[in-house]
Amino acid sequence: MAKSTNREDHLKALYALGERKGGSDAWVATNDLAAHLQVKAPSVSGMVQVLQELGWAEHRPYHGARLTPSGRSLALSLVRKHRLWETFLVQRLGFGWDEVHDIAEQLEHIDSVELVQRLDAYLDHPEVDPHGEPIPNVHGDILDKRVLMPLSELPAGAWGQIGAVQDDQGQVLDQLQRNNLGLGSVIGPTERTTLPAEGHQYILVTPWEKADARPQTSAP
Amino acid sequence: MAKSTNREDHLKALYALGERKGGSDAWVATNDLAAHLQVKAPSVSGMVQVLQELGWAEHRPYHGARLTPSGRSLALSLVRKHRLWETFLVQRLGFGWDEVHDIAEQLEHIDSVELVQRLDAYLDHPEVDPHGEPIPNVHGDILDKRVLMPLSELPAGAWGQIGAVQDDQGQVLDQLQRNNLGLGSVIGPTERTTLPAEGHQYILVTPWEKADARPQTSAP
DNA sequence: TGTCATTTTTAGGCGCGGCTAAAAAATAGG
DNA sequence: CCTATTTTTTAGCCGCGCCTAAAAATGACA
Repeated sequence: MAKSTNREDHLKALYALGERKGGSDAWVATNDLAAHLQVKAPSVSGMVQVLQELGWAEHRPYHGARLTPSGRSLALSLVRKHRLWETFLVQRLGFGWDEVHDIAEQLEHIDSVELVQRLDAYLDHPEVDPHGEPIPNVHGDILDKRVLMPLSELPAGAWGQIGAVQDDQGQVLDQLQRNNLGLGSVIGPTERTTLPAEGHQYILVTPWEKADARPQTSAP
Repeated sequence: MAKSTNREDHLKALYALGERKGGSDAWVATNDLAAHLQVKAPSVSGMVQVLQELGWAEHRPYHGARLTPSGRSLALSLVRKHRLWETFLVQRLGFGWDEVHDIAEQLEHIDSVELVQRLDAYLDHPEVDPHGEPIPNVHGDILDKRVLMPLSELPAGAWGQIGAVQDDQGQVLDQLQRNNLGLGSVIGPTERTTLPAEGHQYILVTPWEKADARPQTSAP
């Protein structure tokens, strides 16, 4: 009993939702996993027990699940692969940043340590992917230390610079692109009202002092 | 009911063995498929019936199976993807030609028409892969018209130039590399005795007139 | 604190793709 | 031509990963 695409998908979801809830000790609800993975709750119940048997997750019945250190390490290697492939698809093959998620979702399951190493080198060891998300290194460490906040939490009237966009479906990415906005773009109250409010929580920004003379990075 | 990794593997095996037996109207034995796919015969029996229901193969019980035109087309698109990925792995990522088969075996199942198109363009529309095997174009046509013969059928004492090497396991490729031989290398009686005889049928050559002044292409 | 709604797990079923063992068809040899 | 061997298919089983329906635990609120 070892790795499988489905188990890997569950590990990744557990990692993603755990991070969203604030860290490695957060418990993730079965229902949330089910919603994220687009399956029914009983399927997750079964899979979480398997992950527990494999030593990759801890399961407290009726309470939730969270990754063990070895599970976390596996999840991070999946995130690493996903983001490296996204970088390849955009930087080398010329895909748009809103087109690569689903393909990378398939590519991340390719099993070859050597391949990942060579891909990383081929891309010059990128630190962030095309969506601004940090790429864990080979040890699973995230060196990117930027502190970003969701646009939805930026005070009204304030400005922010887009540092990353967390959007698996691509709608927010598409919306930004249509408005000529990308990583590094500076958003003010005007742009903010242009973008659908539902997307604001997925746009991560650094607060921006409007007075600054720093030039606005152009859209991709 | 549609594509799946296993069905694709069976299609590809059916194509490969059919070609080896001399063309699109050749019947392939269940046992041969089973041996090639490393599964037992009953598994193949079941899968071949599924392929028949999908309209991808024709099955005459106790006689064999062969691809339908639509099955052939699918198989060729898999071969295309496999060889494009191998080309990418060798030409861009610097893998050795004996290291790429297993990785390409995984990559060929990635489902994205756009990805294949872009990869093909990125590699400058290569006509052969790193093993000298022709890459079918997007319509499934093989434009490469070289006529090659197995080294094992080359008359004793004759010389031949290596045009392709059909070796999924990599042993023959490895053996060639150790002898500083590659695509384009010219082989004479001396080199032939150096290489293990079992591999001779997988090394495809064009007969070479020793008297010719044409220069020997160097090993990769 | 007891009841009720919500969440989660358990029970049981299904399709896929593999397996073994047994039956059936094809082939080879006397 | 008939029997023995080989090949292939059928029958029946198992694990994975999904599902629905029912049971169990939790938690909220009167």
